[in-house]
Formats: sequence, structure tokens, C-alpha cells
Amino acid sequence: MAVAERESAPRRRAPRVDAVRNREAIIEAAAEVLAEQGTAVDVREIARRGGVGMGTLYRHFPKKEDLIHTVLRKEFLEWAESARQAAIDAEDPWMALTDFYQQALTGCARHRAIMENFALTWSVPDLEGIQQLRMVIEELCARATNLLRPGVTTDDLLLLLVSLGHAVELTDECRPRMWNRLLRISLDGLRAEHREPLPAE
Amino acid sequence: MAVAERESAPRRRAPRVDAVRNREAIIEAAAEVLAEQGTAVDVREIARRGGVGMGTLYRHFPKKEDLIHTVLRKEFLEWAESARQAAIDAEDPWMALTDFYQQALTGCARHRAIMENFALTWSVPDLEGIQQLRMVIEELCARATNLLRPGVTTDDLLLLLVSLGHAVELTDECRPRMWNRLLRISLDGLRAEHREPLPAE
Amino acid sequence: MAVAERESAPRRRAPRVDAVRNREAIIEAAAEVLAEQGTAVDVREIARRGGVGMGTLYRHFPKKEDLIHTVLRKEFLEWAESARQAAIDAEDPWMALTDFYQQALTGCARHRAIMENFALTWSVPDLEGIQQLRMVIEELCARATNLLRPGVTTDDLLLLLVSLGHAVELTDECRPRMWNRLLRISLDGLRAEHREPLPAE
Amino acid sequence: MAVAERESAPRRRAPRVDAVRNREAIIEAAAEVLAEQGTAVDVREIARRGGVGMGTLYRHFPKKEDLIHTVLRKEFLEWAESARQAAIDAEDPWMALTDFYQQALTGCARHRAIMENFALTWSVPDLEGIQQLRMVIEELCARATNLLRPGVTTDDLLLLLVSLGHAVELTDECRPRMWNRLLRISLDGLRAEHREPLPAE
DNA sequence: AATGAATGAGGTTTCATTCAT
DNA sequence: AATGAATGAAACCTCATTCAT
Repeated sequence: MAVAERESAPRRRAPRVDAVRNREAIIEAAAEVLAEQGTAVDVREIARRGGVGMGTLYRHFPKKEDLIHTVLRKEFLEWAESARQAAIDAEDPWMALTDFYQQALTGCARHRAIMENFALTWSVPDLEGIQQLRMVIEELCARATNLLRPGVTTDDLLLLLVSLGHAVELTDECRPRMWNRLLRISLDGLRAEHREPLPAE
Repeated sequence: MAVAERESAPRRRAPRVDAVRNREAIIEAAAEVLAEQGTAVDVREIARRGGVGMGTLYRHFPKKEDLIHTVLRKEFLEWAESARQAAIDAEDPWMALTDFYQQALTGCARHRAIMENFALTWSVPDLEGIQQLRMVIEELCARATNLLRPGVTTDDLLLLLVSLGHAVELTDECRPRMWNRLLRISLDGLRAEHREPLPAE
Repeated sequence: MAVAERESAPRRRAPRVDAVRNREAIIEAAAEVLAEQGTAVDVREIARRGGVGMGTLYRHFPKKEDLIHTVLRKEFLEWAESARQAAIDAEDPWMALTDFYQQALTGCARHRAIMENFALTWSVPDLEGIQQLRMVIEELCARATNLLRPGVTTDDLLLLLVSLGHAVELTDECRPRMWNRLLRISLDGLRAEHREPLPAE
Repeated sequence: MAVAERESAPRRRAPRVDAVRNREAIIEAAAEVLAEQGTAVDVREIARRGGVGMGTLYRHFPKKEDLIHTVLRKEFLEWAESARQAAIDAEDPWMALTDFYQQALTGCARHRAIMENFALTWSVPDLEGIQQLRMVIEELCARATNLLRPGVTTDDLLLLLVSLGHAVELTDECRPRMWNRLLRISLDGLRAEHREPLPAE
């Protein structure tokens, strides 16, 4: 046992098995509740669903905001990663771009919370998750550079994603496939055959 | 109309003037506050700025939601009208489309509240203001029918508007002209030269 | 009634009868509870005893601290006034001094809260109630000037009062008359026959 | 003693050394914190500063109150002892009395916690530390018997000490030498030249 | 024996809505 | 019809104490 401990955590006393479990339970519960009710939830509801006391919740996340941010970041990261994977799996560059948006927007449909975090993109641009996302898009840009109309920037593609994400959110319940049309339109507008310069900022 | 009213209730003690003035004051105050702080405002703040008591406010709007909806609808209507006017003033059909979006999105930048209401577009499609907006877009569609790629619907154009509206909302403060690029891209994607069919819903 | 209103409050709409009643009820309840349990009370208990809702309490006193201060100041003022009256009623100057302390200290015995406020004497010397108290003592000093040992200041007498007040607080329950002895000793030490100068500060 | 322990429990796995060290660390930390923030501290703060876990703290002191009492008693004893020493070192009886109060009150200025414990004097008169203090005062009384006004009791002198202690506490920060004047006044009131009997309890 | 995570009652405060004046 | 005081159910957060590791 001592050996095991030394191996797994050479400095800290113990990994606190139940603490970890609780933390996960809280995050999971919060994710559920946030998806259902948005950020205006009662923390007690989260604690109840997570099967922990208020104190436990507040030990892990001293402010409600901390908890929410943690959940959002986690979901956001997972989401960004799945979109990145879709891009990597694609064969040709334009397909990569298309699949990336497809996957990302499909994710938006499922996790309402993602968009709440995504909205922070522009106000807090160095947010951890955003950076990763931006890197993926940069890669996509580079791969598809000859297929994209001149002057298109990473930020353009990122904003397009946020923008479409919102459309997804609104239409997902009543007309779940509608956003694909908008995506197609926007991507076509990005093709290299459009040679007119984009307006400067 | 005023005459009719006087005739039907000739002996009402107090004139309606106060009531009307109060109602307007409340709506105006609410519009201000909503624009500044979103829907999570304290109702008192609205009453205070409107110069009326809580009771008066609640006489006119039994629920906070009622007040908010009223304000949003009013702003929404004005906004839709200004966009329609921009479209009418334009000379050629494509310009009309462009100016319409320009005007509408500029309005989004100014009235944050509009978007909150706009988001209801799809869940409550027979909302008064939406209908008007849809009619404008239908006209634009008809005028530009030969310039638009085949299969584009009114709903597509409406959703595009909502989608871009969100982008405007997010970038207005830090990069206020960025959304113009996205608009250009999307509109280009709508041009008739793109002949591939849009995905069915 | 209208006349009365105009006289007493020419500008404000109405004296809000029940508001006044509630305010008093809250203060009275708070006074009771503070006397019993000290400042560590639950505000809910105060609201309950006052027969008002939480909101009412917080309308009148936005912070718990506000309520407590209000109560303490009120009691303090009444207390100071009763001591002043005792001094006025006395015939000769030394008797006035004696009776003042007697009355003041008897008050300390009854209202524990007074001392909590009194303790602020030195940290917040321009507290309303203190000023009045200081004035009374100054008068007493002036009247008894030939009977007091040279160099005794108002602050000396004030600090003596606080000091003895604490003794009263401690002994009131188990040995309720004990503090009179200490008072006698201290007052004798203040007599003019002691001519040695007091240590400078 | 160590031998006795080893004999009676020869195979205890861990030596008591840790436990003792922890206990001391807790007490020391608590003393620090109490001096700084009064009794309203969070127990965690104490545990943290003492470098021990909550469980350890609660093993030694099952209730927060227990810990506080322990600390206060310890400080109180040290304080009483230093005052006693001052009295012993003095040459004549009146000087002994004076020096005793001087030393004791100077101690009050430094350890706020002392007064909190001292306040228990009358409600828990057989508190260990008080007994010692009372004995010192009794001795002082005996030595100065001819110099003290008739009828002065040990309790009078003790209450005087508590009373002045409170004055010290209040004035120490803003007017640190002020209490000396009060002490002089009170001691002069204790002189034998005042022959009027003190009021009976 | 030691650790610190977990507990949950209880604290202060806010705010949509009602109601006496 | 207007006023704004009253209401009280939550909301967020703290902390003395217990308990699994």
C-alpha cells in the first residue's frame, strides 16, 4: 500500500478517492442541470442530484460561478476535440472543413451549455478552450488555403462557427436539420471562386 | 377614437391620460434597463426609472414577463420596420437584400433586447413581429429570385438573420465591424451561381 | 388629518402609518433579542418576533449591522438622557456627579446592549450619543470644579463610566450591588483632597 | 514518568511525541489567531496555522470551546504570574499594589484574549487561574492592610482589576497611556485616609 | 493517531408579487 | 388609479463538527 501510494502520488498524501468521485459527481450533476435549466439553477439542486452536501460542493467550487465555468470548460474541450477529430479524419481539405463544422454544430445541438461558454469567446479570447479551437481552425485554413477565398481569417471562421452554433441552438428542437442549409450556404460563400475582397474591419 | 372613448364612458372621474403616460414611461424605462442589464433586472429598478410605483407597474403588467414581452415586441417592430424601409429604398434587388441585412444587423448591435426576442422566432413562429419580418423577406426573395441560388427559402434567410444577429451581439463591443465580413460571405453563398441544391430538411 | 399631515410632513406623500409601526416593531423586537442573545442573533428571529417578513426588515435596515446600530443608538440615547436627568435633579454638585453615575450604571445593568455600543466610544468618538454624554459630563465637571482633584478631564470621567459599566455588566447577575463599592472608591479618588497630579498621557 | 509510561504500555506503536507536539502547535496557533481575530475565528484557520488536520484538532479538543478555554487559561495563568512577580519585587506594600496593577493592566493591553477569560471571573469563580490571582491579591491586601481604607475586600480589588482591564482594552490603541490616570484615581480612592465605610452589598 | 473531505443547519440577502393606504 | 411597504420563498454561502481513509 505504501508503495502504491508512493508510486501514484509521490508528494501528496493521498489522491482522496472519494473526493475525486464527488468532484466528478458534482460536475456531472451540474452538467445535467445546466443543460436542462441554464445557469439560473439552484446550487442545492446540483448538490442533491450529485448526492453530496452543500459544503462539499462549496469545498470544490467556492463560488457558483467556479462550478459553472468548470463544467462549461470541460464540455467545451470535449466538444472542440470531437470536432478536431472529425477534421483530421477527413481526406481532402474542403471535406475537413465541412466535417469540422458538421461535427461541431451537431455538438452544439446537444449541449446547450457549450454556447454559453462559446459566447465568451470574444470577451475572454485567451480562454483555454478557445485557444485549442482556434488552433484547429488555423490548421484547417492552412490545409484549404487554395480553396478559400482570399482574405478569410481564422477569426472569420471562428465567428461563423459561433454564429451558426446559435442558429443550431434555436432550431434544433423544432427543425433539427435546418441548419445544414445555412452551413452549406456559408461554406459556399467561403470558396475561392469569390474573389471580391471582404470588407476591412 | 378619442371621441369614441369619451362617448362610451363620459363620466370616468380621472382621465386616461395619466394611465397612458404611465404605461409609456414604464415601457421606456424597461427598454432602457433591458438594454443595459438584460432580463435579469430587478423590477424595482424599472419602476424607479419610470417614476411610478410598483403597484402601477403591476397594474399594467401583471407579470414581469408581460412587461418584457411588451417591450421586446415594440422594439422588435420598430427594428423590423427600419430594416424594411432600407430594403424599399434600395434600387436593385440584390442591393435591397444587402441593405436589409445591413440595417437589421446594425439594429441588433444597438438593441441587445431584440435578440432575446428574436430567439423566440422558432419556438413561437406566429409572434406578431416575426410575421411582418417574414413578409419583408418574402418580398425580397421575390424581387431577387433570379439572383438567388435555387431552393433558398424565406426561412433560410430568416435564420441567417438570426444567426448573424448573434454574431453581431457578440462582436459589437470589441470588434464592431467584424460582422460585415461574415455577412458578405453568407450573401455570396446565396448567389445564383451556386447551383448545387441545398440539403433537404 | 390632512392638516396634521401637512403640518408634520409638508413634502412627503404620507407618513406610512404601518411602515412606522413596523419599524418600531422591528426595533423593539431587535432590542429584546439583542438583550437576550447579544449581536449573534438570527435576523429571522427578529423578523418573527416583530411580526414582519424578512423583506420588511431588510427594507428598513438593508444590513443586519444597520439594524443593530439603530437599536443600540436608541437605547444609548435613552440611557444617556436618564443619567443626565438624574444629574440635573440633584441638589449639590457632588451629589449630581454621584447620582449621574448611579443612574448610568444602573442602566448598564439592565441593557447589555448599551455596553456594546459604549465600547465604540473611543474608536468612533463622534458617535451621536457619545457627544451628548460628553456634554453632560462636561457640565458636571464645571459644576463640581472645586470639589474635583486638579487635572481631571471629561475623558477621565467618561472612561471611568465605561470601565465601571463593564464591572456592572459582569457582576449584575451574581452580586448585583457590588459595583456600588467600586463606584464609591473611584469617586473618592476623584475628590479635590488628592492633590498629586495625574500622570500625563 | 517516561519510564512509567513505557512500562505500563510497552508496545504502543507510535510514541506520544507527535501528539504532544501537535497539541502545543494547536494551542500556539490558536493563541495567535485568537489574539488577532477574537473568538469568532474559523477553526480551520487554527488547524491550518498549526499545521495539523481538522481531525487532529478535534481529537485534542472535542469542542471549539474546549480549545479556546485551554488557550485562555494558559495565557491567563502566565499573565497572573507575571503580575504576581511584579508585586513580589516591589519594596513597600503600596508600591507592591501599584506595580501589581501596572503589570497586570499592561498585560491586558497585549493579550486581548485575557479579558475574554477574565470576564468569566464572576460566573465561574473557581476557575483555576482566578484562584491564583485572588491569592495574590489577598497577600497584597494583607501587606498593605494599614494603608487601605477599612472594609476593602479582595473582591473589590479583583473587580477593580477587571474593570480597569476593560478600560485598557478600549483605549490601548488610540490613547495607550490614558488608563494610568484611571488607575491612579482608583488607587487613591483606596487609601486609608478615606474613612467613610463602603456601601454594603 | 492523523488527515482533510463531507455534512447540513443556519446565516444574510434579494426580488417577484401582493395589498393596505 | 396610484403608491410603495410588506411578504416570504429561495438564493448563495459559512462553519462547527463528524467520518472515511
